[in-house]
Amino acid sequence: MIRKKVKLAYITNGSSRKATYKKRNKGLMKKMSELSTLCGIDACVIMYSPYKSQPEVWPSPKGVQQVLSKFKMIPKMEQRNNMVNQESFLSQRTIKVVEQLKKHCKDNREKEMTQVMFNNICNKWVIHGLNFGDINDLNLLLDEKMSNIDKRMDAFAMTSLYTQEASSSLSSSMVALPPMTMVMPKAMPRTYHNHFP
Amino acid sequence: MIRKKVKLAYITNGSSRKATYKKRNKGLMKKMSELSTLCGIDACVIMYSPYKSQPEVWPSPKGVQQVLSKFKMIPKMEQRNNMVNQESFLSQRTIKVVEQLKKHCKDNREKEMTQVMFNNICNKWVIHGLNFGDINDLNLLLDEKMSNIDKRMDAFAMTSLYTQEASSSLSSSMVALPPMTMVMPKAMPRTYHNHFP
DNA sequence: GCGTCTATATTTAGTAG
DNA sequence: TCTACTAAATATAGACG
Repeated sequence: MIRKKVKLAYITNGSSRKATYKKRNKGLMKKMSELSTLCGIDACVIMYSPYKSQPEVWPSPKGVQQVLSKFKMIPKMEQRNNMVNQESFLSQRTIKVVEQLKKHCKDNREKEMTQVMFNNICNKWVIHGLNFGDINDLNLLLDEKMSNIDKRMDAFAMTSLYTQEASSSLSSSMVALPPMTMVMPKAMPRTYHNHFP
Repeated sequence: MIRKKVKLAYITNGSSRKATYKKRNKGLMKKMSELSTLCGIDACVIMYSPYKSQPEVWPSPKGVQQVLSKFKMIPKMEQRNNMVNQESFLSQRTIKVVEQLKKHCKDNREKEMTQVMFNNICNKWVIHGLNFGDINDLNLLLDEKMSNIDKRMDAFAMTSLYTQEASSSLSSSMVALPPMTMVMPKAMPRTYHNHFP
């Protein structure tokens, strides 16, 4: 009955993993409320486990929505910027690259927006009026595209931070890329900045 | 040097509150990563404190976005439904009321959507093309409206669950309400279900 | 205000019922 | 599986520099 020191790795045994999850999840939620009451802070947790169909949240679905609405208002750009700064990753060399990246990212976003505008969802809006399902569809579509771009940006940022080759090829402002998976409307010119290796 | 047992209440002394916050925040984040690695759980935390301008997040801004994109896909209705069921709040009497509430909520949402469609934002989209700022504006507007509705629904749900009066007046399907704060387009008929006392 | 220390409070792994 | 238990491990309040 001598208790081992926890080995910090995935617990392969299913039942003890579940037991651990339940205990620690409970402990975590408790700590969360303690911190919240002791220091009066505004926070939320969302946890997906295979043991429940719905995510487990703290403090409540409504509370999560409130914190989330605050969080969503911060543009992604600022988040990225802040994250990068905080971790002190930017050398003098890479600052320029990141600036370019931002500019191209912004341009790409605007172009994406315009494209989405010309997709049939938009036509539906105009002709039949905006409904709930369509808003949802658009949201999902945008999220997907954004996350694609983010993935590509991150992949690129990693490369450019650690290899000379990528940085120098970026400075020529255009890098060959596999085509984006987006459906292109026929009428729209395609002038994305492709700078992800 | 005898350590007191923690009194679970807001710490009024500013500096010790900050100290506690820092310690406990650190502990929480640690517990979070432990749980995540031990049980392979997909989760995120967002914490707003007065000590940092940006929220402190776990596991990372990107990780949070990923969890959030999963979370957003669950319609609010389902969240509410699930929450209510889980907490076993529904008596036989209130089930009908909640069903009505859902239906009216759905109707109201559709009407809101249609209204937004007729606001000048929409005209701008059609005439000038969709841009980033407009998407943002629309998002914020929708969020605000949604959260208004949610607040009202919660206020109502509380009342109907605990007072007979509210339940019985709801069963007549219409309750007098202060007017909603939404700007109404002149051309749109206004037929919201107003059932929040 | 911040980092370090240490005695105590709290959490939890493993076990037993 | 779940609950209860308990000793080991961990977190942290308060003190100090």
